[in-house]
Amino acid sequence: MGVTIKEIAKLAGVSPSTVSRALTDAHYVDLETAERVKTIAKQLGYRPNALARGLVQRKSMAIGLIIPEIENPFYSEIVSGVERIATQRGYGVVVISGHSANGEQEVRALLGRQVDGIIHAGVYRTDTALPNLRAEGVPVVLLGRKLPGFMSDCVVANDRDASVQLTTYLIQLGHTRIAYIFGKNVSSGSTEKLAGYKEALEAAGIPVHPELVEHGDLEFHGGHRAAQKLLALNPPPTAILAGNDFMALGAREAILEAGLRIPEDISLAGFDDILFSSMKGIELTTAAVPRSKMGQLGAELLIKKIEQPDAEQIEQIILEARIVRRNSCGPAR
Amino acid sequence: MGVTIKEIAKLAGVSPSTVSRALTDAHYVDLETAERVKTIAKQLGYRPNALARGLVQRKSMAIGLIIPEIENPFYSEIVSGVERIATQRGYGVVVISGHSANGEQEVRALLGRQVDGIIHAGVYRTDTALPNLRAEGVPVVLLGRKLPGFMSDCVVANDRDASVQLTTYLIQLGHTRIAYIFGKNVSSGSTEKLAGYKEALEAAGIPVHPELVEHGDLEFHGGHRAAQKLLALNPPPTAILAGNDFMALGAREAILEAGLRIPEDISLAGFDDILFSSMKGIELTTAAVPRSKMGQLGAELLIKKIEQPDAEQIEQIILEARIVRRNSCGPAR
DNA sequence: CTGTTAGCGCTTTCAT
DNA sequence: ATGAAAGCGCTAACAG
Repeated sequence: MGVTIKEIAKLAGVSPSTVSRALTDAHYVDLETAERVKTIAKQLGYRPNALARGLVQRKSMAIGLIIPEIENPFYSEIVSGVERIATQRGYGVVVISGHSANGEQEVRALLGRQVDGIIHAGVYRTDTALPNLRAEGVPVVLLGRKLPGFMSDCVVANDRDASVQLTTYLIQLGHTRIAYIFGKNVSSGSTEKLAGYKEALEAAGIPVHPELVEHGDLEFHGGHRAAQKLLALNPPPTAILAGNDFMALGAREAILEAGLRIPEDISLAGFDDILFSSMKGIELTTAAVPRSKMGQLGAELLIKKIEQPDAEQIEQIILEARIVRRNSCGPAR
Repeated sequence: MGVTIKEIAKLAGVSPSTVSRALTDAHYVDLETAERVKTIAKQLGYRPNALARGLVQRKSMAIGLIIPEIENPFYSEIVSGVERIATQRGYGVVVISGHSANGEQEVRALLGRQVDGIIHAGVYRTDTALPNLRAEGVPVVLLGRKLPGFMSDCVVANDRDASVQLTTYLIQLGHTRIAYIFGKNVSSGSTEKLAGYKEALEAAGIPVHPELVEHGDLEFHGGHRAAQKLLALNPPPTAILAGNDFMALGAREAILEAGLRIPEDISLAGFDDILFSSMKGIELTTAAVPRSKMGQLGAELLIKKIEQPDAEQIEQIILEARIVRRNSCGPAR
């Protein structure tokens, strides 16, 4: 077992309460005894028991982080950002990859662990857990998404605007038959991007063909499949915009497998700017979303909400995406 | 505040202990009262307080996971595997990306949170925390690495053998001037791979030129830099083996930037088989390490050690890597 | 089968 | 400035 405050108290010839005060330097303690206590604590290798402390203070100094899949660079960088800030501020991060239908399980698990707040970047069909969470008074920050009908603190990218920019760029290159690989209904980012795509098309007076919109499920293989379907169209699109780089990369595979060249035969663009999008031979045009930054801001916002529960106003931080033009887009044939 | 066991007890007309028993169904409880208690608990939305439970049981049902950088797909997939199994078994995962010099900080933070065990995939210059950990009696599983002079349960890939295979393959293709991009001294995997590289070379009667071994620090940019140096050699190598795919991909950039072709002018291989290594246009020959599997096995092993502290023997699980031949290696010119 | 008692390690009034 | 006492929510003997 670990060293307890009691043992230190005995050795220092003081009461446990004094040791507690000396170690947390909260209250008035004689400087000399405080020093003595600290020295003994260090000698003994004392480590405060976070469980005990959390129990009495009703504060675990832990935050929960819910994400759909950590293998996805988009999310792993978010985790990285969250983790950095949290650690820096003394909070632990309990990570849960969510796969339940509505997020209830994940939230319950986290709440059971008495986390002080939750950063929610999960994607669920119907998110029933969030409103309950609100009722419980647990601070929540939504990351990378908004939930329709649920006002909440959040950190999101300006997906719609990025989508408008990307689509407009494609139109300027002379494309009119532009396909869109949609992510998921449940992801607000996907919806926003689709809206941006349509908005840009309409602004240019180009009709929106439903057949040009395919589902890709945000995954590499989804993008692959979607592109295959799109290429089978008659006539096929001359440009494809995918809801994230993962799907774009999947689409890229399908395009190359079909013996087509990028961008000579078909233009391709995505969202996120993951590391591999910049690699030689890939060079995907995309919208760069500052993922790590999102995580950091999310953590900072959550901790602020935790430590200042009085502040009533909701904060929504919107990060602008930056369009990165590489070699995957060219003039329409 | 959440619902407590006391309130349930009052409503059910029984004592808190009975509630506790009914809910954890550990001991003999009248079936009828048990049902009544459970119903009330559900109605009230009772959620056991893990802090309180952990305090008395001296078991937090949480494990710590230390990794160098979660953005790296190698590690993020390990996290994924660990997380899956842990969640499945009722454990929470506290993730820490370690950046301290010796891992002390990370371990302290985790121990303070009373984790029941630690999965350690960190990479430190001098790892002073581990031996102390052993002394504390906290179960530890090393993941992807061994620590010299520290026998421990671990899950590792057979790096040396994979390296021998890869190097031998290159030799069979006619290469004799094979460069190696080394990872980090502190990573046992790196050392093992270097040893395998040398072993294969010597077995073929090819001298090992120190100038052909460069440090790449396990990072993309390190691989890039290392390859630049290697290409400046006179004569340059005809093949480059990198300690991981990240560095190999970095090297790939440098090679292409130098106007050379892969594999016509120079062959390239790596380790890990991350998703992007398989992509069209990249098609990197590599040794596939089952990362998610490693994480899963690591978690299973740790939980076993946690739940059966009596079992004294040390288990070392060694996973064979699978060589994946793609198009980045060709015959020597 | 169930209630009472005690206590996990720590913080926090309330006295002194 | 410090100690005594109480209690956070829960479980674990120990009686009964």
